[in-house]
Amino acid sequence: MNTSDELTVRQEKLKRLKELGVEPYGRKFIRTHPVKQLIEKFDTLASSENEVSAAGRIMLIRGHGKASFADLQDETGRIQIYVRQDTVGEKGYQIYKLVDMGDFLGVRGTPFETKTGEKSILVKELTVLSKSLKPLPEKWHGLKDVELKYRRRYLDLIANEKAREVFDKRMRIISAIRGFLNKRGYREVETPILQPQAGGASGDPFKTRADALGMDLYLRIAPELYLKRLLVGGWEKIYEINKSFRNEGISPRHSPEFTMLEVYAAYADYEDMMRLTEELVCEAAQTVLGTVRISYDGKEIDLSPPWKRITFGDAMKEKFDIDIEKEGIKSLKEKLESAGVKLKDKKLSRNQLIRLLSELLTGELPTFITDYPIEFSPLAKRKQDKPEIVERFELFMCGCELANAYSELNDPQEQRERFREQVASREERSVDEDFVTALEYGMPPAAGLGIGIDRLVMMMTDCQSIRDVILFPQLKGQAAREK
RNA sequence: GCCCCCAUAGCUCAGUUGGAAGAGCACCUGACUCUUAAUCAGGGUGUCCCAGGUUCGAGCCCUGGUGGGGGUACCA
Repeated sequence: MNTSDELTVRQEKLKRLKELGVEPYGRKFIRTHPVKQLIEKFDTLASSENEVSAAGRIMLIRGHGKASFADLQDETGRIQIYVRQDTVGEKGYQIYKLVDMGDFLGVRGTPFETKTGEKSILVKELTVLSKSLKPLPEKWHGLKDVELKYRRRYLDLIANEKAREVFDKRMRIISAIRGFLNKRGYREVETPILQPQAGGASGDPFKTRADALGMDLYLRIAPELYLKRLLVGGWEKIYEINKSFRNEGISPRHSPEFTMLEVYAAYADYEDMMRLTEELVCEAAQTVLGTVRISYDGKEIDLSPPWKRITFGDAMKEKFDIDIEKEGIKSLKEKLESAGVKLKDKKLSRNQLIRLLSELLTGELPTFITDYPIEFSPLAKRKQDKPEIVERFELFMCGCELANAYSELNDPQEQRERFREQVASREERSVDEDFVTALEYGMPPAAGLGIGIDRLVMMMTDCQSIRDVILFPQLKGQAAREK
């Protein structure tokens, strides 16, 4: 071997392993313990002098001539292995010397403690399980390049413990949410991702084509209208943890493909959903983080309920000194414009309001903003005493919209009218008649809640970008950096 | 869509006024049977993102592009 080109060197080592009669890509390997357990039960295992076996990826090698230390990492942790020529034999050591960082190795041996007290395995036999042909990221700076982290998440997971923790927490948060809802008698359902008509939210859908049906389909932007059909069908407490898709701008808070929780409860209203949200988020935090006091972006946030509630009207009064109930949304627009807010096409988008409101609420999180003007909420029920206001809330935390809920509109005639008003302003949309038909059979009064799971995970893992909590975020031109 | 920033070795990064491409880790050679980012001696392995341009000379300046990040717009 006279080259220092790492790829060539590793190919050469692969060849030499084969020449030694070693299959470099092994098979089933029986482990007595995952690494974490070996460490936990170490004293018992070491005193019984029983042999143990473990498997994992070699992360560090410290050679000493005819002996060597290495760190073996599996899903649960790392343990040091000690390989000596006089223990594994000359051929065994020859094989070991062809092992690189990144290779998967199975080892059998006895647990022992080194002079310095490190729990280790004295290897008696080693098995090459997979030869790695490419060098891993740098051993203590890890992988920093964000593009590589996203494109090759596996490298991020191998090299960065923080990444492993974030995704571990993500999965446990989702599992805690399921547990919370199942315990309360909610049933988990699945509704179509491919929909003939994308409804239940605003936002542009992705379009696709079903050849067998000879029709265009859309990837759902929300599961809402199908979940409500199930309320019509008689189920009273349902939820779906769903991927939804929006063909819109990508940002640290927006992914074209994102995970959402939608929950529906018959005979309930949006106030019930506020309590449910508080309980659900706190239980997830308590289960996964062991506390309801979280830290995000340098700020300490206490999630203990009850959370602050402020009506949209009061928030507007506070911020812009306008009584929206008396003066209406038109004069709100005028006031905002004169306050320097730019309105595109003279329209006030819900999004602009969200931003204005989240600015207003900085430092007072988490907060429910409640009772929105009907203009922004075509699927929500009016307040009994205020027909221009709907029973709706949105949850904000750290300037981020985390949840959205309302008492569901279940009057089919009003729903058809409100759809028509909406459709009038967006020519590409049409009224979902099939959904209105369902309402005509009768949907019980109900409340619905949507929670952005990715964003919730961001809050609980102190991540500033949604891409950091999605294993494989969408990126452009995937072939561009391939070699 | 628009605006700003970034791209140098496998990885993390430095690179002065436009004048011979660098460091640490990784890797290779040698030594070493209790190391912890092992150590010691030696070795630089490169499409400076791509394509043009300016210049005697470009990693550096200019134009266009690609990819990434941030902001903004859109997101009932």
